[in-house]
Amino acid sequence: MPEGHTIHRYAREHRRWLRGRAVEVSSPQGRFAAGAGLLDGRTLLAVDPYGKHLFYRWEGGAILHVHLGLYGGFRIFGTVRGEQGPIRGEQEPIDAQQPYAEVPPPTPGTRLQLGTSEVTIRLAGPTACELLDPDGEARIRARLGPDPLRRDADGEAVAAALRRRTTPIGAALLDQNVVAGIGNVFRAEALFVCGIAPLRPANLLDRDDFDRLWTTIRSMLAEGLRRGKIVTVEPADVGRRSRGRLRADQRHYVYRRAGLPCRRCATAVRAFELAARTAYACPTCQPQ
DNA sequence: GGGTGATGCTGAG
DNA sequence: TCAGCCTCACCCC
Repeated sequence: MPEGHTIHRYAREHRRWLRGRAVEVSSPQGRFAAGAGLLDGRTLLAVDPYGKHLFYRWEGGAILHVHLGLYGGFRIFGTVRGEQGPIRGEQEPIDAQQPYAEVPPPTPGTRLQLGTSEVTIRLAGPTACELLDPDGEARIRARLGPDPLRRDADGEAVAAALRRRTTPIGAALLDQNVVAGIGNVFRAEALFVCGIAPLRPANLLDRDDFDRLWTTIRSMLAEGLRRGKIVTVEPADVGRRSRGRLRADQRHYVYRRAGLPCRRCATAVRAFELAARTAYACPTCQPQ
């Protein structure tokens, strides 16, 4: 379930468990067998997330590039505090796991497996899992806008890119050239919180609109990274006091809530196609 | 247990 | 613009 916050979270975990270690690398599925063979036994030096991309830097200069696409995901299993346990990458803190009898065999779709004496990390369903040279990485990074989760993210570059575009802001936000790491959920939720209609042309956002939007995007992604999931609804806007975890449809203002009442004004949330994905908006709270 | 949709992107036409 | 990629969680029966 990868938007940028998920990628940064994976990077943080993989860094924690693999950096500085000699890693057993394999491809149970076989589709990355050659690359895995080349990396097997090497020491991992760094894991760099950028937007929705992950770059793993290995001893000897090899770069492993992973892009999860729509379906891809990592799972992590391992021995923590002396117990075998599944380590769910996304939801829980990595060291708060249930005891587990043994690491299960890889699923048939496991493209990549990274192992140490402590953990087994598995990747399935990625769009990209490939070795790159520095030029290859540079080509990818050249087509990515600023990543709001990086401390050095250049908001002015994003503002300038939006001023040059007459396409709807809801399309521009999904364009990884403009800003890297936003997906369909954050598009819907950030525009709602800022009261901006997805169809408004990007170049018609005024300075206030942009500043609010950029601040919202940065804080939403940071909160997603911190919590390990996307929860955008403020407690005051949740209908009833809910104890424990929120269901998926309780975590968002408009995303996947077509036809349901807006949490702020009760107008029915509208859904429509924008940039080949379903966009969601409240026609009252997000006037054109 | 089967069907379906999903937080993404590419390349052909 | 749209099919294709590729896996899995979730819904419904």
